[in-house]
Amino acid sequence: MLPKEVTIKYIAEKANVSIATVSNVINDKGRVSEKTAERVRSVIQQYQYQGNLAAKNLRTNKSYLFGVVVSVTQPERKLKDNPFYWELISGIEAEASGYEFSIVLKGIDSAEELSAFINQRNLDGVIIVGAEENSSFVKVAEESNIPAVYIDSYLEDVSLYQVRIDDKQGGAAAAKHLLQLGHRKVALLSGKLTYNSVNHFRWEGCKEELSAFDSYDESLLIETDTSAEGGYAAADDIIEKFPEITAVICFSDITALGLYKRLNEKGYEIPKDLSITGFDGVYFTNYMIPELTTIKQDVGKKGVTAVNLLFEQIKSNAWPVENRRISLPVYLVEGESTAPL
Amino acid sequence: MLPKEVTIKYIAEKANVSIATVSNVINDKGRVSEKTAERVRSVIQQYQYQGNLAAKNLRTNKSYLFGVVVSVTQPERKLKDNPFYWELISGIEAEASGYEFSIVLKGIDSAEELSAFINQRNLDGVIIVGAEENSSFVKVAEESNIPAVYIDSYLEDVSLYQVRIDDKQGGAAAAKHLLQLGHRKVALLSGKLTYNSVNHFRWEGCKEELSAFDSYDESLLIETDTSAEGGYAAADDIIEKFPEITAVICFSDITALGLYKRLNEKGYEIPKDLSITGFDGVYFTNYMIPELTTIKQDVGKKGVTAVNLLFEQIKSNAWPVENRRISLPVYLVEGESTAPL
DNA sequence: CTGAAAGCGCTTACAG
DNA sequence: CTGAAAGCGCTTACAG
Repeated sequence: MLPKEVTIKYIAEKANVSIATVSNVINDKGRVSEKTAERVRSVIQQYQYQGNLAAKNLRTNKSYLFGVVVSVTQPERKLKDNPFYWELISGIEAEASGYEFSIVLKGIDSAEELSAFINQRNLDGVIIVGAEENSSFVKVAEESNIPAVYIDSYLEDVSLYQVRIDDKQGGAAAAKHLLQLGHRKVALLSGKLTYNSVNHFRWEGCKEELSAFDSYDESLLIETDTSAEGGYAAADDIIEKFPEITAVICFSDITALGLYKRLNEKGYEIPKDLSITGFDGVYFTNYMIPELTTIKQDVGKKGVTAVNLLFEQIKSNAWPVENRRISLPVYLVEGESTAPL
Repeated sequence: MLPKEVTIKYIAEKANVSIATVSNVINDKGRVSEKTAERVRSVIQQYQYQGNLAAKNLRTNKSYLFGVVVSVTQPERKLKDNPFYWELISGIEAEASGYEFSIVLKGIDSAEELSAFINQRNLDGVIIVGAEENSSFVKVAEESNIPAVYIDSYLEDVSLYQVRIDDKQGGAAAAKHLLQLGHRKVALLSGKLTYNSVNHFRWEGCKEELSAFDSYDESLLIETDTSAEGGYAAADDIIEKFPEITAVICFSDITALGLYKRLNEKGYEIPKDLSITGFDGVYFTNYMIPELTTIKQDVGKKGVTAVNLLFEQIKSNAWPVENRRISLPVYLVEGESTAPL
């Protein structure tokens, strides 16, 4: 004869104590005699009491909820197909779960939506992926005054917590690798090249290295959608307009996937006719044929790190400014998609 | 001079009405004169009032939260790499968002965890992927007495809401296709073949069709992990132990991906040496080389449908039992990975 | 060591 | 049409 809901009041009655005492036992607070505590615990056990987080939230203003905000495709309003997101969320979810926090996944298109999301849900923190400088998302997150971590966002404000990788070095590593193999005509296949985006820094890294060999050519910089479709569509540009190209640096594995496909249709062989590098090192790169040479980052760790930075903010906002930007390492993983010229 | 939190009380003061009236305006309930309502609305607008869902939840017992439960790999406790999940969640998120519901994504390994998750969060509904008959997950969901929808679960209890595809027909379609092409020695590459799993039905479909041509051979049924690694690992079995095989039906695109890789390493050509089919039709199948012939399902729609079934339960539990199981269509998409023998 | 009481921000009968 | 009051399930001073 369990009641419909086992509440703290119910437990208190069964254990012959006040609800205050039950609360103290649950939260290990105040002084409670071991004898009483023991009794309360056994009643909790017996009735399988599970606290009501909404009530707790209302009282303490903590929701034990982190929001994860990703942008969505327009106009379909779908999450993007890039496995990068899934690996990221996998890391976030695993780390947050370990601390009894849950993850609310939200595709957002407008600042108002973000504001409502953060405030109505009383989120304890929010992780925002790929925010741009001066974006309304950043403003909203700052105004709402909750712990926030930006992933893959190059925001100048030093007070913001950010997790990223060394994109510039990654770009440089890819370029260096191809230069060493003798390539001098290298196309760069970038996603949208907005100011201070990850693409921007990957591009800078490439540019610096290529320039050192006098091999940087602005006309070989191609912007396309960061998707398999985008890589596929860009292939024709590359092979038709610039037949002199011998290598392509893709700023994302997913564009390399599309590029592979189109090149294959056109009868090109990789790496014989064209060397190709990717970026991210998502799981499928190991299964591409030929295996993709790529700039590997630990996407899951990015998520884990973001969660930890959220916890730092919850604990205190005194975390020194110098420690608020974390840059994770990247390294070249040599596959079979690059060859000496 | 906004207060730290704009509450209903604050709005009531500014609008010179009671909080009850504010509440009525917000929820379009009770009788409020248009004049008053207008005033209240403008104050809400002015102070950008955003309700507190925790308070609302406590009072109404509705959280506007749906849980999505996926199983995790052991022992790493990671979400699985299969893009199937991402596409599914994409559909769920988009549909739920349209109704102001948010999605809590949770990797779960134990029934206790699931129970705590559902009850503490006051979830309004839960979507469970791939539950097995008699699994403790199903018991927990039933006991907790909240709307639940099972995806890709063949549960016998007719009162349960389930969304799936016609797995048997899908398996049959793959087999039929290969038989038509003249194949008679066909291996089946399945994930774990537990009773009443999707794999089980895909297998049944294959078996029936193959048997009709006297071509079913139990020894050609191979179980492996549903992952690219699983497909990769199974390849050696297939080509070494059973050189007579001319085609492989993979019960998942992701295993086909791994299989492709290993076959390529071994010098096999697809479809010349071996015809291959996949299952699911996830985005990357269009980019496999050769393009994978696969049994396509609309994964996003599966998610959308599950959310709608959740809403049906919220509205009433009187939904006729016959309508509680929804089976979505599948169809063969012919790629380039299958050829006449 | 223990409990009575206030209060978090809402909604919902109910009275007027 | 409008508002005072109770109450959802907790936590937290505070008093004893």
